[in-house]
Amino acid sequence: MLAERQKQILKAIIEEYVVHAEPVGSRTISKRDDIGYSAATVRNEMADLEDLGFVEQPHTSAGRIPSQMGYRYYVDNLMGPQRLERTDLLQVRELFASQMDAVELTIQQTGSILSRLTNYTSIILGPEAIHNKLKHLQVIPLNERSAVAIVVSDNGHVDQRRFTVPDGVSLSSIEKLVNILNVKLSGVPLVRLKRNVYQELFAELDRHVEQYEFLLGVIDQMLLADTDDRIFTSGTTNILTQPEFTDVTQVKALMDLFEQTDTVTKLFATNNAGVQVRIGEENSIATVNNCSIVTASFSIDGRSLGTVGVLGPTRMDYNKVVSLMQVLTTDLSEHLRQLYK
Amino acid sequence: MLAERQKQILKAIIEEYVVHAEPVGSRTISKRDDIGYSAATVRNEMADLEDLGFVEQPHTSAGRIPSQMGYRYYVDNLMGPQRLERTDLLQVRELFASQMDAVELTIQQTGSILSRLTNYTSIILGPEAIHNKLKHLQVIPLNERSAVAIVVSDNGHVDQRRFTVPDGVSLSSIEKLVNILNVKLSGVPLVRLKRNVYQELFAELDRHVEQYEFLLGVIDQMLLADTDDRIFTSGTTNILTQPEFTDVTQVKALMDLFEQTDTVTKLFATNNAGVQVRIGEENSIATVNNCSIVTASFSIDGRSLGTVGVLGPTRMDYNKVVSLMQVLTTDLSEHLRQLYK
DNA sequence: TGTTAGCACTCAAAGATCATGAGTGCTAAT
DNA sequence: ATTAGCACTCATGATCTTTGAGTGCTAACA
Repeated sequence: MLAERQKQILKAIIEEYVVHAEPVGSRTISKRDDIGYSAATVRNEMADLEDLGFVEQPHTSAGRIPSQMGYRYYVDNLMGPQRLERTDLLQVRELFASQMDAVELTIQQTGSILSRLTNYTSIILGPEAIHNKLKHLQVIPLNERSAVAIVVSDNGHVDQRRFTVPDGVSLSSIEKLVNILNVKLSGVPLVRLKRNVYQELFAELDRHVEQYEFLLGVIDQMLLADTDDRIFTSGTTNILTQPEFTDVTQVKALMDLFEQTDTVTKLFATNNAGVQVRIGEENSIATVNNCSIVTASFSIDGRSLGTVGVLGPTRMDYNKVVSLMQVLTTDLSEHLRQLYK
Repeated sequence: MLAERQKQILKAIIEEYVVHAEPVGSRTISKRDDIGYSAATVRNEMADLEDLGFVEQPHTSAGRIPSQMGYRYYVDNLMGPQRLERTDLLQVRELFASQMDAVELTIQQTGSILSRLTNYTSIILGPEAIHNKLKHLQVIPLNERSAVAIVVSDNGHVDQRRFTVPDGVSLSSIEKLVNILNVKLSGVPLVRLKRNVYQELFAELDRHVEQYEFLLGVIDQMLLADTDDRIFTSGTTNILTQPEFTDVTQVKALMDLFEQTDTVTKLFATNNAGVQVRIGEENSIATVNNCSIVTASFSIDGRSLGTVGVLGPTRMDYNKVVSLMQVLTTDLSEHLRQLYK
């Protein structure tokens, strides 16, 4: 347990370092309005804090910088429920006040505002198609040999895929198939589609329709490809303005990371309710060991829909990011609830 | 007009510099197999080439680097019709041999292979929706208040947009409207849609359907938003491996550039047939004044469909890029022709 | 006359040396 | 318990030196 004065000083160190990105010395701390002690006293406390592992010294004659443990303590115990700047809050409210119909658009703009207000990179994992149910299926022929299959799910998400009609399959038989599927499968979760067909409709389809497998194959591929569309990034270049990323090779590693969908999913996925902070090496992937990731999931009626995330340097304005995320996920959940209604 | 030996030496300088990215000295040139002159002779010629403006000297005791004018001369006169590496050609052929139905997918993969083979960044401006014609229009209601509008064009491109049904508009009237539009407007170029409605269908719609304007508005917005979807970038981080981009601020400027759709369009758009090379300051935008851009448009029956582009440092392997682009656009055009058939 | 060997000269880049000052740890006074 | 004072440390930036790749010029050569 830290003494009150130690807490004060640790808090001050972190807040200074977050702003200036340079080791902070005892004099700097001593001069702050919220600290009433001399530099010497602060120095003593700082030495203690270092022994305890909350701060580090890059070299003997430099100031202190927070350690990962220090940040962790700050996030868990010291961080006050700071108010958001009024202008920031206003922007968020304005965003959701403007009528946005498309789920995709809402999510994209949420990401955009998040990265703009924090100056970090934001990533949003959209709703998983897994939960969606079939609303409508449609096949539109383009010419004798090719057609477009369109799957609309109950949340308004639209998937499409062009395909070539194999020889020996007539357009009319496709039409018949689509009709049957629409009637029988409306409301069925997309992931169950194929199974349902084989379990319940096998006999009927076999009797009426020739070669229905290939169309099911097309639909199946659509749903598979869909997971890629779940990731929305914004403000990718923001990290480039952070002083800790002057090294181009590191930047490249990070940029490449963003393009690997599976890694991104692994990094940002969370099923916890509430805001979660992962600091430095608490992240499993080495590339982001000098980064912190703040995530929060948004949901409707307890059902998680996706995750909002911010990636920045370990020296992050946790206070601001966390409060912003709280507001944002609450508002986003509410907004989506209205849309899905 | 350059003397034969001068051409030889200029060519050698450029080819060395493209590989090693460092000023090349007379001895290096002299030791090449295709040069049979001593370093001293080469030095004399280099001095002449410098006077003529084809090469530059960073400082007195350094080797020479090609000037923009030098590159230009190389591209226009010196560059031989080099064969593509067999493995590269193989990859291209393989790409198009695999059955790809979706136009979007084809284009994306073309970009991906282009950036992989060149190690530069590739950008593709997809077919402009402008030319597309309406194939099918569909509105699928999700619940009492919202619905999805889907526009399928004759090339298989699908646009979608979710919208809220205003009060006082019934679903049945929307259905009626969609039916009329489908019958009357099939085959009409998308850009003409709205005009056609007002010119030809005004009377009929006015008689049968209440409040059709809002749906037309929805469709209009879809088509507007569509221009954004035309741009496919790939290998954005490739430029980070180039030694000329160690400066993070420059990298950021470039990255930000990629996100401005209008600038990208301006930079890469070309209606010329064939491969076009823009070197350094020949590009209108300052951010890319130390870059070169190679573009080529792909087309069907002379109608231009879009542009393939590569962005790299001025020190670019023009020979390789140009030959690759030639093959790629030819094959892509052919492939699309089969798809559109 | 065109080509090449030789040599003095130039200058960026990398290493070595030095001064500066921010910041510490310790001790002694308050 | 707190703080003023002081000697000590060490990264940073400035200045100087060395090194070597490369040039330009001149004179010799084919």
